[in-house]
Amino acid sequence: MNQTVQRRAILAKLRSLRSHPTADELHVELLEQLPQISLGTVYRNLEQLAAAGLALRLGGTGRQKRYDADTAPHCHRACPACGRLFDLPLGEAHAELHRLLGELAPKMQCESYRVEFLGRCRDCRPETRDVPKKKEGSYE
Amino acid sequence: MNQTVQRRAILAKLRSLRSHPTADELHVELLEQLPQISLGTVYRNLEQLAAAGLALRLGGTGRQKRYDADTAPHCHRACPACGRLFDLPLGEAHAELHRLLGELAPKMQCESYRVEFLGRCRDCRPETRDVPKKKEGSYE
DNA sequence: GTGACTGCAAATCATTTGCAGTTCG
DNA sequence: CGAACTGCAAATGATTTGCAGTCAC
Repeated sequence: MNQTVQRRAILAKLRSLRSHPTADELHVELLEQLPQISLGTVYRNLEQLAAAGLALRLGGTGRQKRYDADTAPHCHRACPACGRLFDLPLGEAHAELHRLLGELAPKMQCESYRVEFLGRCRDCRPETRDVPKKKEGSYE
Repeated sequence: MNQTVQRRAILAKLRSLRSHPTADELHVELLEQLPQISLGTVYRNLEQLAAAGLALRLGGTGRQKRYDADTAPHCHRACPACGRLFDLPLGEAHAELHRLLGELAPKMQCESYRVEFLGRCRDCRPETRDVPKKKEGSYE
């Protein structure tokens, strides 16, 4: 895999974004730095980065695929309303869960696993008075 | 939601298939009984059945969405080679895993969750001499 | 009778691919 | 130099949608 300006920018941008962007969201972002970069190039590179294990291609609920540069095991919230994905900090349960899953996977000849929780993100949730928006430790 | 011949047939067929079919796989199957049924009708009904909680629409690895009439919590194997989905019988670990996940979900305001293990299915796995094809209890 | 549903065909949207020119190693 | 890569535009493929006729209740 050669080094190119585009490829470097794509991976860097994907890493800098916490949003699990779709290919075209990423493309829009990249246009700021590389006004010539094409959507096709973004797709091609994401595919290669995924193949090289530098990014994950996530199926999700929505129409478009989403990409994540964080390849360590972690869970996502999939919002059925807006289709976006969010990282879920599971706290203590996290370790327990991933220990269990990491044990199970090889037993059935699987390389990895994905866990997705379905529920509206804060933006799409009807306002709840007793759950302040920015409360620390809340799950997105 | 009205009763129609098509809707009944779609749900019945989806339930009878163990394969988590795509919309068009299901359509092909249905053509045997209902030679006139259209792919659009299959899509529209699957969408409604999913909305009604009678079926799950699964993202998966591949291009197409897959549908599952088994709405009880269970894990899938997603084969990266052929794109198919398979139920995974997790045995004892199953209970433990779902207890944990079922506990976690409400804590972060999620209605449900999905677990997907990534690994080649038997058809796509290079032949392994010491793992007979039809061995009972093997994980697809 | 009226709203929900169907088949059909056209439209939409995400993703992939062919091509000719360019860049990396 | 040769292979890998890029931008562009066209092609593909899955899913959705508009429409006019039909069916469920």
